[in-house]
Amino acid sequence: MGRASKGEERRAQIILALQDVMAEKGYERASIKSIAQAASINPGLVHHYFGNKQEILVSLVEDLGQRLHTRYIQQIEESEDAPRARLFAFIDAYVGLGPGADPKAVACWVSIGAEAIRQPEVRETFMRFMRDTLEQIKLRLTEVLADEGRQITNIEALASVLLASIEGSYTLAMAVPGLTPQGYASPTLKQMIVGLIEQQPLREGKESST
Amino acid sequence: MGRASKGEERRAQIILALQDVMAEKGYERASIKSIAQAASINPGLVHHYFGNKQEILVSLVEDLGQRLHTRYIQQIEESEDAPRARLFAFIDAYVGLGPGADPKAVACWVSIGAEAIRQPEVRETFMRFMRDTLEQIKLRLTEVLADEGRQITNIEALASVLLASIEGSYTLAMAVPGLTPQGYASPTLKQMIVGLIEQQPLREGKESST
DNA sequence: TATTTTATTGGTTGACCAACCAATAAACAA
DNA sequence: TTGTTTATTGGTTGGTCAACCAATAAAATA
Repeated sequence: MGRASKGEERRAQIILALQDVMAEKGYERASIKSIAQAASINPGLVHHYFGNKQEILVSLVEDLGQRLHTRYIQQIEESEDAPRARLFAFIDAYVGLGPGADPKAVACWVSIGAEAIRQPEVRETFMRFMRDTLEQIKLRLTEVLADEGRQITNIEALASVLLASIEGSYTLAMAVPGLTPQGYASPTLKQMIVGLIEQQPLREGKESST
Repeated sequence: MGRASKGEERRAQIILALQDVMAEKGYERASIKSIAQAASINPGLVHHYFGNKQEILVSLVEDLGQRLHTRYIQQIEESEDAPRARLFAFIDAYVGLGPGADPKAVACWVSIGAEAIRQPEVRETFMRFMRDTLEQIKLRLTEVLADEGRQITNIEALASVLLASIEGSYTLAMAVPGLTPQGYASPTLKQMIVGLIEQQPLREGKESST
């Protein structure tokens, strides 16, 4: 690898600028001009680094997905070496508050979910991330069920409902702030997933380890 | 008196037209012209019935909220006269498939959630509906907990997580179709809420009725 | 009473506008 | 070469407007 080109810097700068403007005005209202302004560069320069506006959005989706994944890896590394702890680490990474939570990023993520409905290129990138995330949830869940001597069935549905809860908590947090209790999400989602786990039938000849 | 008022008809026609266009293109891309086209009326006429584009959107939010509420009332009336059945009726009304489910409406609802972040007038209407819905969930939950001899605590958090799950299931259904199992939402959400209920401590001197 | 006129109100139209947009490309600089 | 600026393109946007049309009920007439 050669030395970092200025190109990558600029690209990152533009992507972050889109995040800032989009958090405030949404995607369609985020004009190239306003993005350039937020990035403190000349409007014409934007099209030197991105073919069109949508490319910036797709890059932002990748960037936000990467950030979430990084938080997840960090939480896993910091967590106890136990299946439930790792499952909880996932939840903390995705809905936990604290210094890692970024309101602008969450606001963008909600808008991206809506844009993904209509724009195939955005949907593709968004979907890839969601698919990977769903796989991680299934992994963590399977691990817990195995450890606690429960049947590994219905994993797809259980994982889906957890993923949906996370996505929904973003929407609620941004669109109806104050309606839901402060900091409810992380502990209640954990409670929810525990409730689902404990409804899973025990395997034959096994007992729950808890 | 002048000529008979055709106003309400026309208004409803325009609101439905926004729903159709918005489901396909999103809010910002739904131009007055395209809305008028979908409603088979003259573009200039739109501003005779609505002061601006946002007013149409706010009316659509009210309309969609009303439709959901109506489904809920119907489900409640058709349900057994038991607390759990009524809670399940709520879930069926909000995420159940079948003839009542309207993909266009769901697509719009996801976009509205995103628009509500930025547009105060939209947020106000959206929030009023969400607040009412949350109250209904709390009502149904309290009823179940009382009936099953469990402590009535933590209701806000439990209700919030159910509401978030519903909202999130809309986003997943529209933005990443096929990623989650067909028809998982309704049964798994019921399973989820049962799991949460059964984690609530029993009241002193009482036993669960199930 | 029966019929016609008139005034009023609401419904509809298409042209119009200033503002804004994404994107292009050529000129310029390091 | 690579990065940056400037100027411009062709198009769309939400919203306004003056004018015209349709329906109604009350007033005037027969």
